[in-house]
Amino acid sequence: MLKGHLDAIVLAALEAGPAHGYAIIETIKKRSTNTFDLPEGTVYPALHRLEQAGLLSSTWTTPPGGRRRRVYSLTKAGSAALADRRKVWGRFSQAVDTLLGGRAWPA
Amino acid sequence: MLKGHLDAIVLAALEAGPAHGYAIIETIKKRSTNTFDLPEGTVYPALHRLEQAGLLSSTWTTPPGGRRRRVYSLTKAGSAALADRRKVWGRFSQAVDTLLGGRAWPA
DNA sequence: GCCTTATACCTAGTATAGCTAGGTATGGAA
DNA sequence: TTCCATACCTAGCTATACTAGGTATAAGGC
Repeated sequence: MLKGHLDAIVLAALEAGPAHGYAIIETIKKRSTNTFDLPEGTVYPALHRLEQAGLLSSTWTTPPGGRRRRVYSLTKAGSAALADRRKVWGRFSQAVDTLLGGRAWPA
Repeated sequence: MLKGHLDAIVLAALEAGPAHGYAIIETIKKRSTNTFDLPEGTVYPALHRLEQAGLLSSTWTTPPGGRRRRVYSLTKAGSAALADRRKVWGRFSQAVDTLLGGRAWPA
């Protein structure tokens, strides 16, 4: 389980530039050194959801001698959402770090 | 949403010693400086689930002139599970940090 | 004495996120 | 020509956390 931070990860994957679904999955896998090997059934619906929400836009492209791809890009709202998600992640992870702490909490 | 890390947090809250549900909620709230103000409907079922799973054990106590409380303690399996969860969290948060990175990824 | 607040527990039902497991189809390699 | 990698899709399941309700006692204000 990606625990609610999937959207942030997908949005971040598109920050460097437009990409299609399959490539996004590969990138996330590579960049996380296999920690996030996301099934397609996780990512594709997420992309649809994010597009529905206006955070992404997509266009079908067919590279010469290749299969058709749906290429997604961040919208303005998407960039803003990403910035927000980053803040949320920061606060969240900081809090969990504190709670899990290195050792037992002082009384 | 606590996104799947609730168990780790609750287990960690009991690492310093036994406590009852209400106190656990307060402790988590305080230690996270209000980031995690967990509703009872989240924590109590989690405690039951963890006890069911053998990670916690509980006993009813009635302090003199007080309400009855159900006090939970970590079992051995619970300590082991906590250690495991910490590792999972470490890998998870590290990967998300990398993916969200400070700036756009290099090509 | 009465009311509110804090303490302390509980659970039925709901929302939804992410995954499983299936399907379709093409291009290139063996 | 068979298989794998690429590339997309979705129906349905499950588990998680939350909402929203309920019960009950102790302490403090008025």
